[in-house]
Amino acid sequence: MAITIKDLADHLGLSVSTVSKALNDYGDISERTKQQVHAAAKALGYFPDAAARNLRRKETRRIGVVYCLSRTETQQKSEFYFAELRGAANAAEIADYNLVLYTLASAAQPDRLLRICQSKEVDGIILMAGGVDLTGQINMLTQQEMPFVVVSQRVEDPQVSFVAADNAGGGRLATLHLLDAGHRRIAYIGRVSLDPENSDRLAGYQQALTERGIAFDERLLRHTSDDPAGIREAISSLLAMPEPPTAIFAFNDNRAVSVLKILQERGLRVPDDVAVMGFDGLSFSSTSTPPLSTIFQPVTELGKLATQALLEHFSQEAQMPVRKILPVELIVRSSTRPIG
Amino acid sequence: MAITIKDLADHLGLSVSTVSKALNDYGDISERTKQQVHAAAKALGYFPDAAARNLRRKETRRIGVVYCLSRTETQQKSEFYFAELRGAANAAEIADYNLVLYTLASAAQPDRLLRICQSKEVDGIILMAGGVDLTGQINMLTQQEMPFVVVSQRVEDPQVSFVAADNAGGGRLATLHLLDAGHRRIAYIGRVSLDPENSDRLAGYQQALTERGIAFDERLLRHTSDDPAGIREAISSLLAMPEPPTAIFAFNDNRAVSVLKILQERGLRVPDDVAVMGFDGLSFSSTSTPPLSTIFQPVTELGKLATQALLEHFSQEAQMPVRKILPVELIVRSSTRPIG
DNA sequence: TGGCTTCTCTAAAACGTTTTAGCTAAATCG
DNA sequence: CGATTTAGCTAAAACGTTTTAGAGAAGCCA
Repeated sequence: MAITIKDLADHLGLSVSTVSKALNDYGDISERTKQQVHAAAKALGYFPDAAARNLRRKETRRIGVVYCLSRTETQQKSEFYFAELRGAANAAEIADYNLVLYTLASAAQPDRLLRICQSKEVDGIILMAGGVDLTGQINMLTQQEMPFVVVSQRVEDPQVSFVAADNAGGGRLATLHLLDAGHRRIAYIGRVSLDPENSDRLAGYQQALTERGIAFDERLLRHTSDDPAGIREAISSLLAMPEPPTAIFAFNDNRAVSVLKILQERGLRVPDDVAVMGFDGLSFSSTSTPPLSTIFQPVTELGKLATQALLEHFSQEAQMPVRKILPVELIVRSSTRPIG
Repeated sequence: MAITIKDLADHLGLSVSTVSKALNDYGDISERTKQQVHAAAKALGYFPDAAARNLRRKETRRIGVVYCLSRTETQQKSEFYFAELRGAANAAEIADYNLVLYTLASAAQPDRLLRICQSKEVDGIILMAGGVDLTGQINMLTQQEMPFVVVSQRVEDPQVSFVAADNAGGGRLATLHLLDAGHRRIAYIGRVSLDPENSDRLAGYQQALTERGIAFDERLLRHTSDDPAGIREAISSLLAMPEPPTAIFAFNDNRAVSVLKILQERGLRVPDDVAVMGFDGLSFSSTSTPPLSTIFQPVTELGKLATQALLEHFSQEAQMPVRKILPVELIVRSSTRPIG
């Protein structure tokens, strides 16, 4: 059995309250006593009971990480989510917080989130977004006055805190890279839904075209599902065009790798016949054939900043929402090359 | 502010204890009252305070997931760890438990684990192993009488519960596959440390040789660090042998992909000049060039079974340790092929 | 009718902390 | 020297549950 503060007090011949205050460094207690108490606590291996402290202090020092992922997303983007998680966990550990995991697989459990709030399981929540609509969750959390931060998805509502990568900037960077390599007909293979991630990357694509004075051609856009079949169809139709694209900008690295594979099946060489760009900068993008040019998102940093944003919410009373957009980086590898 | 059980009791004109018992379905309380209480609880959105319940019940319904990863491991095997985590999380959710994350980055914090035990932050612990010695942690947890399960590492001590993949079987399977393809000189590129994972895979390799009556040649073994430099050196020395190997069995997919890249740099074709096998079956093994033949580990299943093992520990009093070894699968892709 | 169950409820203790209010003795002040 | 502050401690309440012990009424048996 673990030792309690009462045992410690008895052992020292002091009252429980004195011991508690000594451990929590109140001005009330003499230095001599404090030292004795700390020494005894260390010697006897005393650690305060978490539940009792939580109850009395009305804080848990726990942060809930709620994963809201679409099924397909979960599979291949593990590296992405795990990196976010590590970033969040490290930042939390430094501040002496713990992370509690909640997987809201189906949005079918609306009261799951309600219970988390009402039963005070955590002090705040990080919403990990993955190609899924969060308005329901956001409304719930706002109404429950539970501090929260959305990570890796920009949120319109100016009251809501979020930390996301610069998807628009990334889309622009990728497209500029292809344009500057001499491409004029660049296809974009994006998601079906126009969620913030997808629409921002597309917006960046369009902006780059405008900057370079190239006309935007809607026929070069494809909105497909995540699976290889969807991608395959998109590529078929693109290559069947009278003037097929010379470059393909895929929504993310997963799609880009599928694109590589499908192009190879068709006997097309990358980057000679068609250039390919990805997005995310996950590690497998460097081991594909050819290695993928892509846009790197600072994923671990996203997690870290999300935690820090939440901690800010805890510390201050009347705080502004934290709305951060992190810069991304162009990584040039062998799937793109200046046109000869 | 969240509503308390006292508010609920007052609202119903009942005592606090009656309401509590009604909610927890005691035989003590009439059906009529139970129904009224449940209805009111639902209507008012009452959920019991987690900390108070934890304190009184002396259980947290939380499971700690302690990551013990070597630095290099963390990077590329995210998919692996995230899959384990998902498996564990799903199983936990079904049993109404939550997962708390602890990253024991450096083993330098011995009292971190002690605090987790003594302050009763969780009911039990899942030790996620990643190429790191766990004896310190295992001793601590045993001594503290904290229920725990080691996942993805076999443990010698027969008192300790673990769930791991059949590394020996996998090593055997991989080697048999290469032998049956006609290879006679098969190199093994393993870890420097002879941890259970590494030594089991190596043992399987040796067993396969014995089964097929091929002499074991120690000169074909390499024990290297995880980084490309280490792998590069191993390959150099292997290819410099008078009779170089015709196949390479790498400890895991990450190493195997490095091997592929290095062989290609040297102008060697895979599988024609040298065959390559990986281990793990992570998704990037299917997108490398050529796609990697490998041994698939049921990672999500590992996490799931670890949780279930822990739950068994909770429910039974005098329980046997759970010691499970899960079967693995040979996946044949293009990096291996029968010798013409 | 009187004692004994049985049924349904309640009062109060308990879980292990933190924190408020207050007490005692020494120190300070005019 | 008496009044007032101050330093250092303690008692007890509080946090929101669960659970033990028991109370009162109704039903049953002889």
